[in-house]
Amino acid sequence: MPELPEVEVVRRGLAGHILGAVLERVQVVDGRSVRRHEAGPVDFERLLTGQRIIDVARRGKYLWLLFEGNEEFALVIHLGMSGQVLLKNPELPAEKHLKVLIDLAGATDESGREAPLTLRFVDQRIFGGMFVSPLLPVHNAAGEPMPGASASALGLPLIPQAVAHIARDPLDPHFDFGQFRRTMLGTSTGIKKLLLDQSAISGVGNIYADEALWRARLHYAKPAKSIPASTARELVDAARTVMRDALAQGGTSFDALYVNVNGESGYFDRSLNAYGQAGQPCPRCLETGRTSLMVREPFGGRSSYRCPHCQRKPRGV
DNA sequence: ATCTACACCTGACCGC
DNA sequence: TGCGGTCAGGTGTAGA
Repeated sequence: MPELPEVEVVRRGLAGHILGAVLERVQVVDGRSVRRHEAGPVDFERLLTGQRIIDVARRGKYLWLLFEGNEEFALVIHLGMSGQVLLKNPELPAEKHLKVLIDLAGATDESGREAPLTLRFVDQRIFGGMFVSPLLPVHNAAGEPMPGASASALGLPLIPQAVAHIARDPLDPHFDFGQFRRTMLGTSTGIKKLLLDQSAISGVGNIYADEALWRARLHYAKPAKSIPASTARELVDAARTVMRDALAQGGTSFDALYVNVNGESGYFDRSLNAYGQAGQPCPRCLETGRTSLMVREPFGGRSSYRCPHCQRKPRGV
């Protein structure tokens, strides 16, 4: 479940069921899914067993669990390309790609009643993972505490070390457009690459980058510094809007790989205008009576989709 | 500092 | 049926 809307669907699903629950038993089924936990699977299990969940936080595509009375560390989760976090009855059989199994005490089921539940990290490709990361106070460039991160009991905002390099995402109330704009002006790179750079703006992946660029009528290779401020604003607004709309529809899923904590798919794929639409007419051009067919082009080892008419290639690239 | 290339994986699909 | 190639919502790191 890769990009921001899909990760936020998971975050909300977890927050609705596991706040106050205790990690009774933690079992690493496949050590490769905790490879970013350098002290190893046994240490991972030992640190987490007995912790009580008090919050489920997210920045960009990173999720983390915070624990009661614990300002030392958080459990960080990244879904990578194929990760799922499922909440299931303990009786149900193990999934084919089950990687980490956590028994929860005090979680609540669909009807809001307390029920035994397992939290299951399932990951086909193992690009995602779970790991414990130390919590650090958040500072801005001036060394002042930043608002908006998880507040500790001492009032200091804290963030997992592993997430500290990730920029705020466009759905974050503290997202700083001015900072992103300065990054745009300070680089010679193309705009799509910058959109995918999680340290510049987070949560945007290949789908929502293409959707935002389509909405802002920008070619992926347009140099970021050549984009006028008003268009930059439209682009960020487009990214925010498309991700908010996708979230409202449960995210984008083309197959059973991208599901919420109950294993259900979202249906924003029906609303995509650009991503995966090669050979389809551009919906915007169609409104003006023009038929321009969307194209797929190689981009950084993957694919980019655009309308050849309203997202023209800039001169000299 | 800033770029690409590659590594990390499984599975679906296509042409032969 | 099988084999090799291609492709897939991502990120961290090692080299140039």
